[in-house]
Amino acid sequence: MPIRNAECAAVFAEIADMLEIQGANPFRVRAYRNAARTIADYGRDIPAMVANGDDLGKIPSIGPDLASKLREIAATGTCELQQTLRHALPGAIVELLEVPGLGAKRVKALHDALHVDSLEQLRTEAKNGHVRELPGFGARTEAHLLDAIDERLRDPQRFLLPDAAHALMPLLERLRAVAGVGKAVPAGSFRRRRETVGDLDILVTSRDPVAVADAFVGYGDVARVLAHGKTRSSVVLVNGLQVDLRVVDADAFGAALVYFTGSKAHNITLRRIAQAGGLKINEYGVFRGDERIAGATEASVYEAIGLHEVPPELREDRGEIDASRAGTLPVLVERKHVRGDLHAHTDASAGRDSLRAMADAARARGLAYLAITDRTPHAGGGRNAFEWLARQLDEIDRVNASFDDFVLLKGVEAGIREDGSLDVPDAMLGRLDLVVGAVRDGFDLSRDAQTERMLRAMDQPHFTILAHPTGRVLGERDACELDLPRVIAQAAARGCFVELDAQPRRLDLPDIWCREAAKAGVPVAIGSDACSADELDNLAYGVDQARRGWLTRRDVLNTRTLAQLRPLLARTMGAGGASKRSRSKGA
DNA sequence: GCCGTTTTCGGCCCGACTGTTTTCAGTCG
Repeated sequence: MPIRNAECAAVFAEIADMLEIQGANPFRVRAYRNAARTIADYGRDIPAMVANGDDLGKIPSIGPDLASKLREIAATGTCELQQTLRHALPGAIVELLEVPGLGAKRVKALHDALHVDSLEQLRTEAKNGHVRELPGFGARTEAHLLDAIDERLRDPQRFLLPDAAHALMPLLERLRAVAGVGKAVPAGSFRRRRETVGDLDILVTSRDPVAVADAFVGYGDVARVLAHGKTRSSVVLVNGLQVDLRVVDADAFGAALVYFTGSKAHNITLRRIAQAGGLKINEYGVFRGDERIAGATEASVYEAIGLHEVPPELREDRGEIDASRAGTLPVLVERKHVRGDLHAHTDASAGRDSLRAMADAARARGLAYLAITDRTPHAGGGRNAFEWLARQLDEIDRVNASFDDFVLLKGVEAGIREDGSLDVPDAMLGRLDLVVGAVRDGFDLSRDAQTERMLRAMDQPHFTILAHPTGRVLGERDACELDLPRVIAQAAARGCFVELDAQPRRLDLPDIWCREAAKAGVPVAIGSDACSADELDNLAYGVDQARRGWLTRRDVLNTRTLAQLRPLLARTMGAGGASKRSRSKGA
């Protein structure tokens, strides 16, 4: 399989782990970690840049040495350093670092003294009581490690946002009920609205921190207490979700919220800026010497170091700090800007509710339009295969006649065949307002074949929106191999759109590609992909992801009024797509 | 190993909690 950014990043991450275990210079280790993260998030294909002879040194955190290693990895899939380190540290030793409580020093100690180089070996040695005899270890540490290994082997899972929220809300309520508590708010990746969270972070202000911590570790759903201090505690809930609590004074709330929201990389950059200006940032405030100059609000913290407040969704150290300093942060799209929904199902296909019920629910949510995009059946064909769709179009006319402030748009979710053709006849497509094209099988095609398939589909005269472009289902199916920059370029040339499917288990387009679409001038269509009236609320998750992708109101297609939207849809539905394609080929 | 309106060399974020220590190393967020 050809090497991609993710594989390059994985090589650097493994090198960082192995160097750390060997006791290498910690700053050298950090350099590999930073590079791995940058590459994994990078919006351009690095192997392609290598092939082009582009200057990799322009990529942040990549210097001459790592640039040369990237060229080596792009060509061979590995590099000499990785092979040397693997030879020195055999087995699955790096997986030991993922056990909570085990860092590089202890892994090295286990390896040197007991020749442990896998989770299984560690479990055996711990069960036999050998671990507790090592210097720096003890009986308690050994017991914790056994617990942690079992937990890790059982389910090393991440949680979808709605599942995390389901666990979070009752816990927040309990904490808010504790005497002396002011605010109790979620922070961490949940607040940044990452598509999945590995743990939950809660920040509380209180004049009685001990009472808060006691209520926290005594919560009924707590399975295990990892730490129980005055200002910080950690637990694992019965569903396996780790929750970290931090309690501070009200006047430190802003600084603590910045600190606890992260990301870690964002915070490190903030602190470096503070340091360069003779200041210090910690979770209690911004300090000049002993004098505290900010900290009650997040805005005050940013302002103290010459920055504008950065929306939580952007705090990933992906350029937001430079933008903040320059005053060029995007004004992000909000849920209230979204005027309609461009992807929904009824009981005619995958949905559970009727056309009428979906219309009423959309209208009740303040939407001005809803596209009905039922799914074509996989099998079948024949002369009357699309009779249901014809009937639905008539029904849409009847329902629309009953509204004067709301419109159902006529659409379909057409399957994209492996040859790039759509599984709905042109004559039928021509009667619609929009056509949402979706890959629903053949996710394992080669990168070239998958990309060609989508480009050909987008070239169809009636094609409007490419649904859930990568096909990922979080925790179940990886994104398919796809040259997204080419797909986005094609959408720009063709005047069609890419979707951000707002189902919390999809959130597809991923954030970094939302941003690339916006850079290319391709509006992103946020679609709830609702299979019931309730699921129209998915739009909020889509907006969260859009914000993480730096999208403004203008970058999102369905912030348009219906009057603004219609001509954009009509342009994709008209004839002439093929000639536009031939124009784009020369570009 | 990267990086630079203090630097091309000498820096590299900061504090809490645990367990094993007897003043602190290791880990974590």
